[in-house]
Amino acid sequence: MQLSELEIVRREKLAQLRAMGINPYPADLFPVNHTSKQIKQDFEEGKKVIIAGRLMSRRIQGKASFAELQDSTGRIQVYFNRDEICDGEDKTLYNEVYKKLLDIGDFIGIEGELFTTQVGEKTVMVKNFKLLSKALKPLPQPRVDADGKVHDAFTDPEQRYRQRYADLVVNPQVKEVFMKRTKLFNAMRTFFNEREYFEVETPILQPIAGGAAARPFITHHNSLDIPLYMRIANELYLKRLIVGGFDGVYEFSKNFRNEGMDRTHNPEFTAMEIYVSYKDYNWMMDFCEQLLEFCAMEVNGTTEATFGEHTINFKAPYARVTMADSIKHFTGFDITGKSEDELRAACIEMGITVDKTMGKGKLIDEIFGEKCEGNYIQPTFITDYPKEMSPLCKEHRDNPELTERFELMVCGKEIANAYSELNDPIDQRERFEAQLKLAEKGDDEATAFIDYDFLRALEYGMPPTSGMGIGMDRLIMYLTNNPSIQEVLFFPQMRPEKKTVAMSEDEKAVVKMLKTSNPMELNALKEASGLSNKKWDKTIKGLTKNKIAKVEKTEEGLFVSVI
RNA sequence: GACCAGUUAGCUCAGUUGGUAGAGCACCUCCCUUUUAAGGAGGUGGUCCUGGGUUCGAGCCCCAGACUGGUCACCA
Repeated sequence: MQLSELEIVRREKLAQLRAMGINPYPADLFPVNHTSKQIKQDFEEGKKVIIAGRLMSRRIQGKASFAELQDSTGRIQVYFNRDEICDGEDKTLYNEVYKKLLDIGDFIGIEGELFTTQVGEKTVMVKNFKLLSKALKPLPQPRVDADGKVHDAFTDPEQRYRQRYADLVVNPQVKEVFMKRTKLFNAMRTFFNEREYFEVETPILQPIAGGAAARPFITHHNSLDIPLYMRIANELYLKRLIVGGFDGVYEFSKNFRNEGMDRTHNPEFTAMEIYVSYKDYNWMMDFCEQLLEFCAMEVNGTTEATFGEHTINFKAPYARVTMADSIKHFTGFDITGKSEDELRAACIEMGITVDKTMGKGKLIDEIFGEKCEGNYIQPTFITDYPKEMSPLCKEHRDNPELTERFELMVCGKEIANAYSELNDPIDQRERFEAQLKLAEKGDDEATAFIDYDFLRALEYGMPPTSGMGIGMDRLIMYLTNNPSIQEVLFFPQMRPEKKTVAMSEDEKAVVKMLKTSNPMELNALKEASGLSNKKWDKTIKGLTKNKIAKVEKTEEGLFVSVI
């Protein structure tokens, strides 16, 4: 492994510590009794505390030094004074261990007393300290100046996502996002559990990946010798549980879709789906707006959230607009009662690209997506979607061409999708078959499998049920003002890192030549290697740098030899 | 997939017509007892993303590629 100078220095310090009889990775418990936050909240002059954390900054001034210790709750200033730490003649603990052998990033434990400095900073006077874990790799070190400006910020997204551990250590605002993420999950659980809905778990490996239109990941089970799919949605399993007699079930579901990756799509993402029996989509709209208002309050302490240039307000109630009214409003075109041909003509007139595989539903969806969707900044329910594109949703009670479906739009994007669930098993079978036909026609969004077990479940009878899915990643993006999904996932999927080769092929070849004739005249070796000027330069520099070969100038000329 | 931008020290970034690779911070050495983005002095540190080309000479110019970010398209 190629080590930087900084890393070598730290390893040397590690060896010195061991030579002094200090274990840089002690096994025993450290009796922490305060956090930095508790110290600041319940500050009491002279109070004895035991704290632990990472050393994050140091200002050494001879026999005294101020440092900052960072724990899970924040940072606290600590004061090291040589004569406080070393009461006898031996000043090694301060002069050597603290000043020379500790580094930024090391974990230390501190016993000390609270005091306030002359400039008013709440500080721990160190009476004793112990190295708890030595850090061998230097952390990025952003610092904030007096004006609140950040210098040397660790901002490169790639580095931050690949090394999220380092990102979390040095960027407190990143940690804040993930704390809010967990608060959101907790808030939803609380909201559902208070209503006695039941949290469940359903299979992630499924013989048929149903419940949504998406390309699944496929894997293989060895004992059964069958393909298995990683779930793209959990809808069909949760509805089986409603058939089984639960009144309300919900699941936070990791879903997997083998599609493109960009700032709003990760191959795995989290959805929440909830199904409640004896309800319809009108009830679910009320439920949804109450839920989101509650969640926004729990996460941010306010129903308002800033997202880019927009301020959105999650306070219930939200506007409700049918898809037909929305299209009429933004395009002047009334889709009601129109044939497929009329819709296609309207699309062309609006400049929307269409093709033969598009059915009525798809055409309407295109118009909505192109002309309407982006306009809904404040939370808005769009209701009554075309039947063709909603194969799991109950036909509208007033219009057989529509379904009882809504999506909640925020900042022009969908964050929730809900139905009065289709529970007529015969209708459901026909819808699946229609999807199959669409898929055969070439619509790659249509579902090409029929889940017969799900149909069997419906045949036993499912009570009227309303269900809703919420994209958790997208919601937390809105609540934390992050335009990228990678910012709200601890470990977003990344391309594998390139492996660095220890010695290149050219270098190996040159070393091999040198071994047969050592030393060798430089120009002769260059000639023999057959490398271009640039490549030769690179190769010989690589070898000398890694101390594999050396170049010596003698009376007779330049010679290269293997070390 | 298309277009735009980027890739130089551990971090953040400069880099002249193509002529010995730079700064600040970090790190190392020394001085400094209540400081605070970063006190003073001196030093170390480089695969200039990769490969090829042009050239006496390439971080810089040309070609090809990799990776990353952004915008759009696609996808829910």
